[in-house]
Amino acid sequence: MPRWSPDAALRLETSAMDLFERRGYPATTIPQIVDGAGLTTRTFFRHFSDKRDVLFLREREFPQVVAATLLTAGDDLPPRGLVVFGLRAAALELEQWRAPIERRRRIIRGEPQLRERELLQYDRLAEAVRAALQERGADPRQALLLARLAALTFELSLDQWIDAPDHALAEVVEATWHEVTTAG
Amino acid sequence: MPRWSPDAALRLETSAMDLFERRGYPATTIPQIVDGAGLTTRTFFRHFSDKRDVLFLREREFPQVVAATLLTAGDDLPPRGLVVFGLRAAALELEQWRAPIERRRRIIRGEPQLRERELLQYDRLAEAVRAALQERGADPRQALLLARLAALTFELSLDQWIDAPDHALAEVVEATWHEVTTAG
DNA sequence: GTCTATATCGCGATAGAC
DNA sequence: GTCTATCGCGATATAGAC
Repeated sequence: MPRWSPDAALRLETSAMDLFERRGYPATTIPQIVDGAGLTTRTFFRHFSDKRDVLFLREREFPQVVAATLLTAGDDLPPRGLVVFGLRAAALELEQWRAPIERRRRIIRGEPQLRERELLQYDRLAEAVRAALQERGADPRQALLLARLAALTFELSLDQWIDAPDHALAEVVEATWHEVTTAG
Repeated sequence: MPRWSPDAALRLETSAMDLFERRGYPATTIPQIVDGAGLTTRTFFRHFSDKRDVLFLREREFPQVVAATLLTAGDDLPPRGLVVFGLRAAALELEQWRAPIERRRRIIRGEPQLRERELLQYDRLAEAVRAALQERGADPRQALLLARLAALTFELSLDQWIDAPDHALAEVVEATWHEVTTAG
Protein backbone atom coordinates (compact mmCIF):
# COMPACT_ATOMS: atom_id res chain seq x y z
CA MET A 1 0.00 0.00 0.00
CA PRO A 2 1.66 3.26 -1.09
CA ARG A 3 1.87 6.08 1.39
CA TRP A 4 0.26 8.38 -1.17
CA SER A 5 -1.98 7.64 -4.12
CA PRO A 6 -0.18 8.05 -7.40
CA ASP A 7 -2.93 10.16 -8.95
CA ALA A 8 -2.35 13.36 -7.02
CA ALA A 9 -2.70 15.64 -10.04
CA LEU A 10 -5.98 14.04 -11.05
CA ARG A 11 -7.38 14.25 -7.55
CA LEU A 12 -6.41 17.89 -7.35
CA GLU A 13 -8.10 18.51 -10.67
CA THR A 14 -11.28 16.83 -9.50
CA SER A 15 -11.35 18.81 -6.28
CA ALA A 16 -10.63 22.06 -8.10
CA MET A 17 -13.31 21.63 -10.77
CA ASP A 18 -15.77 20.82 -8.07
CA LEU A 19 -15.03 23.94 -6.07
CA PHE A 20 -14.81 26.15 -9.15
CA GLU A 21 -18.29 25.06 -10.10
CA ARG A 22 -19.80 25.49 -6.67
CA ARG A 23 -18.10 28.66 -5.42
CA GLY A 24 -16.65 30.14 -8.57
CA TYR A 25 -13.03 30.34 -9.63
CA PRO A 26 -11.89 33.50 -7.81
CA ALA A 27 -13.54 32.53 -4.54
CA THR A 28 -11.79 29.17 -4.50
CA THR A 29 -8.42 29.06 -2.78
CA ILE A 30 -5.65 26.57 -3.18
CA PRO A 31 -5.87 25.49 0.46
CA GLN A 32 -9.50 24.60 -0.19
CA ILE A 33 -8.53 22.59 -3.27
CA VAL A 34 -5.84 20.60 -1.51
CA ASP A 35 -8.10 19.92 1.44
CA GLY A 36 -10.52 18.19 -0.87
CA ALA A 37 -7.72 16.00 -2.20
CA GLY A 38 -6.01 15.34 1.12
CA LEU A 39 -2.78 17.01 0.02
CA THR A 40 -0.76 20.13 0.79
CA THR A 41 -0.29 23.37 -1.11
CA ARG A 42 3.29 22.38 -1.71
CA THR A 43 2.11 19.34 -3.58
CA PHE A 44 -0.28 21.45 -5.60
CA PHE A 45 2.58 23.58 -6.86
CA ARG A 46 4.63 20.55 -7.67
CA HIS A 47 2.01 19.51 -10.19
CA PHE A 48 0.73 22.87 -11.39
CA SER A 49 2.52 26.11 -12.07
CA ASP A 50 -0.38 28.16 -10.73
CA LYS A 51 -4.05 28.03 -9.85
CA ARG A 52 -5.22 28.35 -13.44
CA ASP A 53 -3.05 25.48 -14.58
CA VAL A 54 -5.14 22.88 -12.82
CA LEU A 55 -7.89 23.29 -15.41
CA PHE A 56 -5.61 22.35 -18.28
CA LEU A 57 -4.09 19.14 -16.99
CA ARG A 58 -5.71 17.01 -19.66
CA GLU A 59 -4.36 18.83 -22.68
CA ARG A 60 -0.86 19.37 -21.42
CA GLU A 61 0.58 17.03 -24.00
CA PHE A 62 -1.97 17.79 -26.67
CA PRO A 63 0.32 20.00 -28.76
CA GLN A 64 3.05 17.36 -28.78
CA VAL A 65 0.58 14.63 -29.65
CA VAL A 66 -0.74 16.60 -32.59
CA ALA A 67 2.77 17.43 -33.75
CA ALA A 68 3.76 13.78 -33.57
CA THR A 69 0.71 12.86 -35.62
CA LEU A 70 1.73 15.33 -38.29
CA LEU A 71 5.19 13.83 -38.47
CA THR A 72 3.82 10.36 -39.15
CA ALA A 73 1.42 11.35 -41.92
CA GLY A 74 1.91 10.17 -45.51
CA ASP A 75 4.91 11.57 -47.31
CA ASP A 76 2.87 12.72 -50.26
CA LEU A 77 0.81 15.31 -48.40
CA PRO A 78 1.50 18.98 -49.11
CA PRO A 79 1.41 21.41 -46.16
CA ARG A 80 -2.29 22.21 -46.49
CA GLY A 81 -3.14 18.55 -46.74
CA LEU A 82 -1.12 17.96 -43.60
CA VAL A 83 -3.13 20.57 -41.76
CA VAL A 84 -6.45 19.05 -42.77
CA PHE A 85 -5.14 15.64 -41.80
CA GLY A 86 -3.96 16.92 -38.43
CA LEU A 87 -7.19 18.74 -37.70
CA ARG A 88 -9.15 15.61 -38.44
CA ALA A 89 -6.93 13.46 -36.24
CA ALA A 90 -7.15 15.92 -33.37
CA ALA A 91 -10.91 16.08 -33.71
CA LEU A 92 -11.21 12.31 -33.54
CA GLU A 93 -9.14 12.33 -30.35
CA LEU A 94 -11.47 14.75 -28.64
CA GLU A 95 -14.71 13.35 -29.93
CA GLN A 96 -15.18 11.20 -26.83
CA TRP A 97 -14.43 13.93 -24.32
CA ARG A 98 -17.34 16.20 -25.02
CA ALA A 99 -18.85 16.18 -21.53
CA PRO A 100 -15.72 17.13 -19.56
CA ILE A 101 -14.77 19.69 -22.19
CA GLU A 102 -18.16 21.33 -21.92
CA ARG A 103 -17.91 21.34 -18.17
CA ARG A 104 -14.58 23.08 -18.28
CA ARG A 105 -15.90 25.50 -20.87
CA ARG A 106 -18.56 26.71 -18.48
CA ILE A 107 -15.95 27.41 -15.83
CA ILE A 108 -13.63 29.25 -18.18
CA ARG A 109 -16.36 31.38 -19.69
CA GLY A 110 -16.61 34.71 -17.93
CA GLU A 111 -13.27 34.42 -16.16
CA PRO A 112 -10.74 36.46 -18.14
CA GLN A 113 -7.94 34.89 -16.15
CA LEU A 114 -8.90 31.48 -17.43
CA ARG A 115 -9.63 32.66 -20.94
CA GLU A 116 -6.12 34.05 -20.92
CA ARG A 117 -4.64 30.67 -20.10
CA GLU A 118 -6.80 29.02 -22.71
CA LEU A 119 -5.40 31.38 -25.32
CA LEU A 120 -1.90 30.42 -24.28
CA GLN A 121 -2.78 26.77 -24.81
CA TYR A 122 -3.94 27.46 -28.34
CA ASP A 123 -0.77 29.42 -28.89
CA ARG A 124 1.29 26.45 -27.80
CA LEU A 125 -0.71 24.26 -30.12
CA ALA A 126 -0.01 26.62 -33.00
CA GLU A 127 3.69 26.67 -32.18
CA ALA A 128 3.90 22.88 -32.11
CA VAL A 129 2.06 22.63 -35.42
CA ARG A 130 4.29 25.29 -36.94
CA ALA A 131 7.42 23.40 -35.98
CA ALA A 132 6.02 20.13 -37.29
CA LEU A 133 4.98 21.64 -40.61
CA GLN A 134 8.38 23.16 -41.05
CA GLU A 135 10.02 19.86 -40.26
CA ARG A 136 7.82 18.32 -42.92
CA GLY A 137 9.23 20.69 -45.49
CA ALA A 138 6.89 23.66 -45.49
CA ASP A 139 8.72 26.94 -45.82
CA PRO A 140 8.87 28.83 -42.52
CA ARG A 141 6.42 31.54 -43.43
CA GLN A 142 3.79 29.19 -44.76
CA ALA A 143 4.26 26.94 -41.75
CA LEU A 144 3.59 29.86 -39.45
CA LEU A 145 0.51 31.02 -41.32
CA LEU A 146 -1.00 27.56 -41.66
CA ALA A 147 -0.33 26.72 -38.02
CA ARG A 148 -2.08 29.86 -36.81
CA LEU A 149 -5.03 29.27 -39.10
CA ALA A 150 -5.23 25.68 -37.92
CA ALA A 151 -5.28 26.71 -34.26
CA LEU A 152 -7.94 29.30 -35.00
CA THR A 153 -10.00 26.71 -36.83
CA PHE A 154 -9.70 24.31 -33.95
CA GLU A 155 -10.74 26.86 -31.38
CA LEU A 156 -13.78 28.00 -33.34
CA SER A 157 -14.76 24.42 -34.05
CA LEU A 158 -14.58 23.34 -30.43
CA ASP A 159 -16.77 26.28 -29.47
CA GLN A 160 -19.35 25.42 -32.07
CA TRP A 161 -19.29 21.73 -31.25
CA ILE A 162 -19.82 22.43 -27.57
CA ASP A 163 -22.64 24.87 -28.15
CA ALA A 164 -24.45 22.77 -30.73
CA PRO A 165 -23.39 19.14 -30.77
CA ASP A 166 -25.55 18.21 -33.70
CA HIS A 167 -22.50 17.26 -35.77
CA ALA A 168 -19.36 15.29 -35.05
CA LEU A 169 -16.35 17.43 -34.20
CA ALA A 170 -14.48 16.07 -37.21
CA GLU A 171 -17.19 17.41 -39.49
CA VAL A 172 -17.29 20.76 -37.75
CA VAL A 173 -13.55 21.09 -38.05
CA GLU A 174 -13.62 20.44 -41.76
CA ALA A 175 -16.42 22.93 -42.34
CA THR A 176 -14.72 25.57 -40.21
CA TRP A 177 -11.43 25.10 -42.03
CA HIS A 178 -13.25 25.86 -45.22
CA GLU A 179 -14.87 28.93 -43.72
CA VAL A 180 -11.61 30.25 -42.32
CA THR A 181 -9.68 29.78 -45.52
CA THR A 182 -12.31 31.48 -47.66
CA ALA A 183 -13.57 34.21 -45.33
CA GLY A 184 -11.22 36.83 -46.74
CA MET B 1 1.13 72.58 -5.75
CA PRO B 2 -0.95 69.41 -5.95
CA ARG B 3 -0.36 66.73 -3.43
CA TRP B 4 0.11 64.19 -6.19
CA SER B 5 1.04 64.43 -9.85
CA PRO B 6 -1.79 63.42 -12.14
CA ASP B 7 0.28 61.01 -14.19
CA ALA B 8 0.64 58.24 -11.66
CA ALA B 9 -0.05 55.45 -14.14
CA LEU B 10 2.49 56.76 -16.62
CA ARG B 11 5.14 57.18 -13.98
CA LEU B 12 4.53 53.65 -12.79
CA GLU B 13 4.86 52.40 -16.35
CA THR B 14 8.14 54.22 -16.82
CA SER B 15 9.55 52.89 -13.60
CA ALA B 16 8.40 49.36 -14.38
CA MET B 17 9.80 49.25 -17.93
CA ASP B 18 13.07 50.51 -16.59
CA LEU B 19 13.33 47.82 -13.94
CA PHE B 20 12.09 45.07 -16.25
CA GLU B 21 14.87 45.91 -18.65
CA ARG B 22 17.59 46.09 -16.04
CA ARG B 23 16.68 43.24 -13.71
CA GLY B 24 14.22 41.23 -15.73
CA TYR B 25 10.49 40.89 -15.26
CA PRO B 26 10.33 38.14 -12.62
CA ALA B 27 13.06 39.67 -10.48
CA THR B 28 11.26 43.01 -10.34
CA THR B 29 8.85 43.49 -7.45
CA ILE B 30 5.98 45.91 -7.20
CA PRO B 31 7.52 47.66 -4.18
CA GLN B 32 10.55 48.36 -6.37
CA ILE B 33 8.34 49.75 -9.12
CA VAL B 34 6.41 52.07 -6.83
CA ASP B 35 9.58 53.29 -5.17
CA GLY B 36 10.79 54.54 -8.52
CA ALA B 37 7.54 56.42 -9.02
CA GLY B 38 7.20 57.78 -5.49
CA LEU B 39 3.93 55.95 -4.88
CA THR B 40 2.65 53.07 -2.79
CA THR B 41 1.83 49.48 -3.62
CA ARG B 42 -1.80 50.20 -2.99
CA THR B 43 -1.82 52.88 -5.67
CA PHE B 44 -0.23 50.51 -8.16
CA PHE B 45 -3.18 48.18 -7.87
CA ARG B 46 -5.64 50.98 -8.33
CA HIS B 47 -4.21 51.60 -11.81
CA PHE B 48 -3.28 48.08 -12.80
CA SER B 49 -4.99 44.80 -12.21
CA ASP B 50 -1.67 43.00 -11.75
CA LYS B 51 2.04 43.23 -12.41
CA ARG B 52 1.72 42.26 -16.05
CA ASP B 53 -0.87 44.91 -16.73
CA VAL B 54 1.57 47.76 -16.40
CA LEU B 55 3.14 46.84 -19.73
CA PHE B 56 -0.11 47.29 -21.63
CA LEU B 57 -1.18 50.71 -20.41
CA ARG B 58 -0.80 52.33 -23.81
CA GLU B 59 -3.10 50.04 -25.73
CA ARG B 60 -5.81 49.80 -23.17
CA GLU B 61 -8.21 51.71 -25.36
CA PHE B 62 -6.84 50.42 -28.64
CA PRO B 63 -9.67 47.95 -29.27
CA GLN B 64 -12.30 50.63 -28.70
CA VAL B 65 -10.45 53.09 -30.91
CA VAL B 66 -10.29 50.59 -33.74
CA ALA B 67 -13.95 49.70 -33.29
CA ALA B 68 -14.93 53.37 -33.38
CA THR B 69 -12.94 53.80 -36.58
CA LEU B 70 -14.82 50.93 -38.17
CA LEU B 71 -18.13 52.49 -37.25
CA THR B 72 -17.26 55.74 -39.01
CA ALA B 73 -16.11 54.20 -42.27
CA GLY B 74 -17.96 54.74 -45.54
CA ASP B 75 -21.37 53.16 -45.76
CA ASP B 76 -20.60 51.46 -49.02
CA LEU B 77 -17.89 49.16 -47.71
CA PRO B 78 -18.64 45.46 -47.45
CA PRO B 79 -17.33 43.57 -44.38
CA ARG B 80 -14.02 42.60 -45.95
CA GLY B 81 -13.47 46.13 -47.16
CA LEU B 82 -14.12 47.33 -43.63
CA VAL B 83 -11.47 45.02 -42.29
CA VAL B 84 -8.86 46.23 -44.74
CA PHE B 85 -9.82 49.80 -43.95
CA GLY B 86 -9.56 49.15 -40.23
CA LEU B 87 -6.23 47.38 -40.51
CA ARG B 88 -4.84 50.26 -42.48
CA ALA B 89 -6.11 52.85 -40.01
CA ALA B 90 -4.71 50.91 -37.05
CA ALA B 91 -1.37 50.58 -38.80
CA LEU B 92 -1.18 54.32 -39.41
CA GLU B 93 -1.87 54.92 -35.71
CA LEU B 94 1.03 52.76 -34.63
CA GLU B 95 3.47 53.83 -37.31
CA GLN B 96 4.97 56.48 -35.03
CA TRP B 97 5.35 54.27 -31.99
CA ARG B 98 7.86 51.83 -33.36
CA ALA B 99 10.60 52.46 -30.80
CA PRO B 100 8.51 51.97 -27.63
CA ILE B 101 6.74 49.00 -29.20
CA GLU B 102 10.05 47.34 -29.95
CA ARG B 103 11.27 48.06 -26.46
CA ARG B 104 8.22 46.37 -24.99
CA ARG B 105 8.58 43.49 -27.41
CA ARG B 106 12.01 42.69 -26.05
CA ILE B 107 10.64 42.55 -22.53
CA ILE B 108 7.69 40.36 -23.45
CA ARG B 109 9.72 37.92 -25.50
CA GLY B 110 10.82 34.99 -23.43
CA GLU B 111 8.38 35.64 -20.59
CA PRO B 112 5.40 33.33 -21.07
CA GLN B 113 3.48 35.28 -18.46
CA LEU B 114 3.72 38.38 -20.59
CA ARG B 115 3.10 36.59 -23.84
CA GLU B 116 -0.07 35.29 -22.24
CA ARG B 117 -1.29 38.78 -21.48
CA GLU B 118 -0.38 39.89 -24.98
CA LEU B 119 -2.58 37.16 -26.38
CA LEU B 120 -5.46 38.40 -24.27
CA GLN B 121 -4.99 41.88 -25.72
CA TYR B 122 -5.27 40.54 -29.25
CA ASP B 123 -8.34 38.61 -28.19
CA ARG B 124 -9.92 41.80 -26.92
CA LEU B 125 -9.06 43.48 -30.18
CA ALA B 126 -10.73 40.67 -32.10
CA GLU B 127 -13.81 40.89 -29.92
CA ALA B 128 -14.14 44.65 -30.43
CA VAL B 129 -13.73 44.25 -34.18
CA ARG B 130 -16.27 41.44 -34.23
CA ALA B 131 -18.85 43.57 -32.48
CA ALA B 132 -18.20 46.52 -34.78
CA LEU B 133 -18.46 44.42 -37.92
CA GLN B 134 -21.71 42.97 -36.74
CA GLU B 135 -23.03 46.41 -35.97
CA ARG B 136 -22.09 47.39 -39.48
CA GLY B 137 -24.30 44.68 -40.88
CA ALA B 138 -22.04 41.67 -41.26
CA ASP B 139 -23.74 38.45 -40.28
CA PRO B 140 -22.52 37.16 -36.90
CA ARG B 141 -20.53 34.26 -38.22
CA GLN B 142 -18.69 36.25 -40.84
CA ALA B 143 -18.04 39.01 -38.32
CA LEU B 144 -16.42 36.50 -35.99
CA LEU B 145 -14.27 34.94 -38.68
CA LEU B 146 -13.12 38.23 -40.17
CA ALA B 147 -12.36 39.69 -36.76
CA ARG B 148 -10.19 36.76 -35.79
CA LEU B 149 -8.36 36.84 -39.10
CA ALA B 150 -7.86 40.57 -38.74
CA ALA B 151 -6.37 40.21 -35.26
CA LEU B 152 -4.09 37.44 -36.52
CA THR B 153 -3.00 39.60 -39.42
CA PHE B 154 -2.26 42.47 -37.10
CA GLU B 155 -0.20 40.38 -34.74
CA LEU B 156 1.89 38.82 -37.47
CA SER B 157 2.37 42.20 -39.13
CA LEU B 158 3.57 43.89 -35.96
CA ASP B 159 6.08 41.11 -35.42
CA GLN B 160 7.42 41.42 -38.91
CA TRP B 161 7.53 45.20 -38.78
CA ILE B 162 9.46 45.15 -35.54
CA ASP B 163 11.94 42.56 -36.73
CA ALA B 164 12.53 44.10 -40.14
CA PRO B 165 11.38 47.70 -40.39
CA ASP B 166 12.21 48.02 -44.04
CA HIS B 167 8.57 48.68 -44.90
CA ALA B 168 5.87 50.86 -43.42
CA LEU B 169 3.51 49.00 -41.10
CA ALA B 170 0.58 49.88 -43.36
CA GLU B 171 2.25 48.05 -46.23
CA VAL B 172 3.15 45.06 -44.10
CA VAL B 173 -0.42 44.81 -42.88
CA GLU B 174 -1.79 44.78 -46.39
CA ALA B 175 0.66 42.14 -47.55
CA THR B 176 0.01 39.97 -44.50
CA TRP B 177 -3.75 40.23 -44.96
CA HIS B 178 -3.28 38.86 -48.44
CA GLU B 179 -1.08 36.04 -47.16
CA VAL B 180 -3.50 35.11 -44.41
CA THR B 181 -6.54 35.08 -46.65
CA THR B 182 -4.88 32.93 -49.30
CA ALA B 183 -2.74 30.61 -47.18
CA GLY B 184 -5.37 27.89 -47.11
C1' DG C 1 8.09 19.48 3.90
C1' DT C 2 8.74 24.07 6.13
C1' DC C 3 9.33 28.84 5.86
C1' DT C 4 9.13 33.31 3.87
C1' DA C 5 8.63 36.85 0.47
C1' DT C 6 5.56 38.78 -2.58
C1' DA C 7 1.18 39.77 -4.79
C1' DT C 8 -3.39 41.17 -4.09
C1' DC C 9 -7.02 43.64 -2.21
C1' DG C 10 -10.44 45.52 1.51
C1' DC C 11 -11.10 49.47 4.52
C1' DG C 12 -10.93 53.98 6.57
C1' DA C 13 -8.74 58.47 6.48
C1' DT C 14 -7.03 62.39 4.00
C1' DA C 15 -6.02 65.98 0.81
C1' DG C 16 -6.76 68.66 -2.98
C1' DA C 17 -9.97 69.81 -7.30
C1' DC C 18 -14.37 71.56 -8.59
C1' DG D 1 -19.95 69.98 0.29
C1' DT D 2 -18.82 66.32 -3.27
C1' DC D 3 -15.72 63.76 -5.95
C1' DT D 4 -11.61 61.55 -6.88
C1' DA D 5 -6.94 59.96 -6.17
C1' DT D 6 -3.94 58.84 -2.74
C1' DC D 7 -2.04 56.85 1.58
C1' DG D 8 -1.41 53.63 5.43
C1' DC D 9 -2.62 49.61 7.60
C1' DG D 10 -3.66 44.96 7.64
C1' DA D 11 -5.22 40.38 6.08
C1' DT D 12 -4.90 36.44 3.04
C1' DA D 13 -3.40 33.87 -0.84
C1' DT D 14 -0.01 32.82 -4.05
C1' DA D 15 4.41 31.34 -5.24
C1' DG D 16 8.92 30.04 -4.63
C1' DA D 17 13.28 29.40 -1.77
C1' DC D 18 15.58 26.64 1.31
